[in-house]
Amino acid sequence: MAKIKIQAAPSIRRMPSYLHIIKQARNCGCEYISGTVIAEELQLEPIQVRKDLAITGVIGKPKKGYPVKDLIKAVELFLGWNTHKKAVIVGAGNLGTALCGYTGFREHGLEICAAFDTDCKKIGTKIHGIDIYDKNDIADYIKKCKIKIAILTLPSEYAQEAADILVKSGIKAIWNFTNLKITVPENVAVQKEDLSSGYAMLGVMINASS
Amino acid sequence: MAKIKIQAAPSIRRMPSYLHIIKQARNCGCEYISGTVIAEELQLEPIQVRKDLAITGVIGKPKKGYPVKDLIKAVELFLGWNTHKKAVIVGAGNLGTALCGYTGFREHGLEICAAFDTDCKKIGTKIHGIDIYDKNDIADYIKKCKIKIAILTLPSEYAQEAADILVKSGIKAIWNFTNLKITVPENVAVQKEDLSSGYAMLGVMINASS
DNA sequence: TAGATTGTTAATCGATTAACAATC
DNA sequence: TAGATTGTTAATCGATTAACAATC
Repeated sequence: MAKIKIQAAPSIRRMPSYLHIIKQARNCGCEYISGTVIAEELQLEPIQVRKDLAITGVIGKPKKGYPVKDLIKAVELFLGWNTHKKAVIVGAGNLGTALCGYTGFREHGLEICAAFDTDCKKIGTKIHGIDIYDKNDIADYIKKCKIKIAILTLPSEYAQEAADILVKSGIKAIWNFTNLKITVPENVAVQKEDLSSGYAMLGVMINASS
Repeated sequence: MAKIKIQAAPSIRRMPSYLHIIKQARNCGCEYISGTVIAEELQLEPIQVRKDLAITGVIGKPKKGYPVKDLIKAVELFLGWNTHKKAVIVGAGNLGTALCGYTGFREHGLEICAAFDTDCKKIGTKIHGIDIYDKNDIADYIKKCKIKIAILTLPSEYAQEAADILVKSGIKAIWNFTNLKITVPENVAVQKEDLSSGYAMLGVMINASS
């Protein structure tokens, strides 16, 4: 299998905000929504919205815009948000706990089935209704429940070690919230989420404005 | 004041990972570190590391690399991580709580002074040692303590309303964790952090790999 | 019809990568 | 000296923006 290389990442990243607006339109009973309207709402250029939406394959109608229902379906299909997916949380610390409590993922097809930790005090308890198990049992659990997605929220120093176990157990996608780059086989997708890079942007902006 | 428009955002976003590596080198007693070594560690191209580091103004030595101590100072200066900054958390829910407990910011100059919420049960208590106050008192607090940074972790529907109050109270930078784009005056910096865009990337990668 | 909006093709812009002389 | 590494200049690549014909 070829290395997963995603084209048009900036466009993909904008999709959720489009989806949000389009769903609002649907809830207002609109049948069509124009790229112009979406752009205005998000303070973007209309041409950028049109280019992005073209990726999903939906055909708009001149003068009216895009058919709302079709567009929602197409964006969700494109993002894979229409299919049910099971995930585990690896590391039930601050961030892991917060993600367990975040209900937004479920609306987009992601079910968090379990969390794993090394802390005896946490093991056996629940956070936000999600069971916390012993991290040593993670391989068995992933195999048994055929989990394909893991959310890495443990201390960075254990990230690679955990990733190796996850991959060996059959995980195909890792959402990496640690600040280390992990090494995985070609056929495993990794999405790195990096708070410190956002904080860096904030810092530079503050520098620039003062 | 001109609209804050940041050049070279991708370079800025990579700086924290460089800094991490460089600090490791310092802790190992290295006096110099080459762009080649940093690149290898992060699986980047050496030329990209050199170009990025050039932004900070540090001059490297052919054959040796960059002076570690100077480089750390320069990157921290560039990111504004060398100066002490005070911030408040607006919305002590899941994410707000997680950020209160995250100690990493303090190392980079950010002190979270207080959190604000509307929930009577939370007001008056502490999370991770940080006081939670009534959201109605936020304007007074910001003015009194001369806070310039606010971290927005409340439900999206209150984001704009809160932002307006923050700006009026003197906040100059907002780290926006809601999924709405907020509108602020030109001289206020906003850094939007968007989990759903990362989740979108993950979804597309999973689609692509199966 | 007139006019708003789409989708295509071309132009611009910025970021990444390549090539290579300078240098310690 | 030889060779690794820097920093500069140029080339490539991809994303954004502009222009405009097509169309409902």
